[in-house]
Amino acid sequence: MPDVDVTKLPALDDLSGLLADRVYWAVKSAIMALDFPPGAIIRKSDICDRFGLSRSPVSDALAKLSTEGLVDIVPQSSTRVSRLSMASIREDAFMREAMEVAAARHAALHRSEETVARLVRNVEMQKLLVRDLDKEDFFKTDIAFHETIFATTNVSRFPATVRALSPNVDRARLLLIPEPGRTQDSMQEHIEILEAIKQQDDEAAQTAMRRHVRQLLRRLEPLEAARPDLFSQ
Amino acid sequence: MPDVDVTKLPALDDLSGLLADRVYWAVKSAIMALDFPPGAIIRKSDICDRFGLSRSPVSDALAKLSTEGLVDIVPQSSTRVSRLSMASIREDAFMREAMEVAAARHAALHRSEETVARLVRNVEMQKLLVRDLDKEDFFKTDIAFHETIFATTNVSRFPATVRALSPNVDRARLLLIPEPGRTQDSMQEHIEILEAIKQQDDEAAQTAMRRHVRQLLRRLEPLEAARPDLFSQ
DNA sequence: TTGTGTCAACTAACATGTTAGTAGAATTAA
DNA sequence: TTAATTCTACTAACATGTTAGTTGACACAA
Repeated sequence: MPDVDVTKLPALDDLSGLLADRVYWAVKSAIMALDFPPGAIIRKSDICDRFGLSRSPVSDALAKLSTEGLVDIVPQSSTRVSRLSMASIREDAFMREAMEVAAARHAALHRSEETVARLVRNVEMQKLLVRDLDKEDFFKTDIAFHETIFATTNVSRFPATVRALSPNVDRARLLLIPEPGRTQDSMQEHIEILEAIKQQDDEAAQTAMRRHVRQLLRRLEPLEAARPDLFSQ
Repeated sequence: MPDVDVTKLPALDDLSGLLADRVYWAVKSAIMALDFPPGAIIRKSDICDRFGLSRSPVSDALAKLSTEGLVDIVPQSSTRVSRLSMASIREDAFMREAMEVAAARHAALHRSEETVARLVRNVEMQKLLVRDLDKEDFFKTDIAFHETIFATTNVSRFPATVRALSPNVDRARLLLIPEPGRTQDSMQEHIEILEAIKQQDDEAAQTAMRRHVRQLLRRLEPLEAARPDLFSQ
């Protein structure tokens, strides 16, 4: 397994904050974008050279990534980007489902008129983007839809927590081949969630959200066979 | 606000593993047990002296605790044990509820005979401990009951994740004054959860679990008024 | 050919020196 | 007395030197 290509690291252009935090974000971005492929070896010294830094902030950044499960550190030996595994993806997906369903239930029970209006506008936008086949902006609008539902919980760290719970799902997602009609279907699922929230039907909101998030896992399942190089064993 | 008392740190008696990890567990134990009270200042040099170590492993340990929200590091200035806040406790409780309810649902839908047998045995034990007023062992058995339900999900990091999501709930819990009859009530709630799982009634399992975990938040609510010194603002 | 033991090279962990930013005391001006 | 300012002491962040553990190649024996 080759080393990572440190030239793919984004620059540390924002001048504020701790060096360690900036290195953390740069490396995390590269891992999440699969520019650092699962299984590749990360050499601290290469990253130090790339940014012109000493080992301290780089070590701090990698230690943090290690606690999130994105890199595996073998003591006194080596550091590598963690491989994917269908087991870890299923685990991630289960926990993400738990959180998304709880948020949908809460939204249905405690929604404000403003939340409904925001979700309606979001879905209108989705219709336009599906019509124009703009997959990139649809993806962003999709995320905004879910975050609007998260916001009803008043748990400020909910979006960050959901993301932190399922890094393997987000990495694997990038490997998916666009499926004809998937955006259309996805939008339809969003509409069902929205209708349930509108009608304050918490059971229907949970069911619709559960069906929606399970679509992603369904599409991820065949991935292990297609890209065995990125999976462990 | 005074400094923490480093003599309350447990010893690093287990000889295996990295120094940084052992310091992490020692400091975390002290924080979770409230031996390091919320708001107290942690001096790195004191911890270094206590264990006879350099700053590296101690810094690593505190950095990890910082990402979990158990200590607040002010850059170039100071490190202190994070204060509690009712807002953070409510946030923790919401996410814990999401996970516990999802696990209860899964247990009801996918339970094995062995799981049921294990839960039945656990509740029998609870009856004995309630009869004998053994609160300490009841607490342990309570945790085992929940972890048996978690285990049905086959998500190996589920217990650790639930704990990591709600450190403030676990800290605040230690401040609760024992409530007469609470163990008895708690056992009754466990029985309702067990019955729903036995009958594979996922809706009932969710409802029973939700009611159960909300009892804790209900008891935590008055705490801010009782111990304002441990809360922020 | 295969299994075992040795060794060299490399890595992360840990120790320690240095820098820079913060907070609060002391000082001064109003 | 009080508000603003300077200064000092202290802290975490960062740099660098040192230690110790792991890996994998290679030699050698079965």
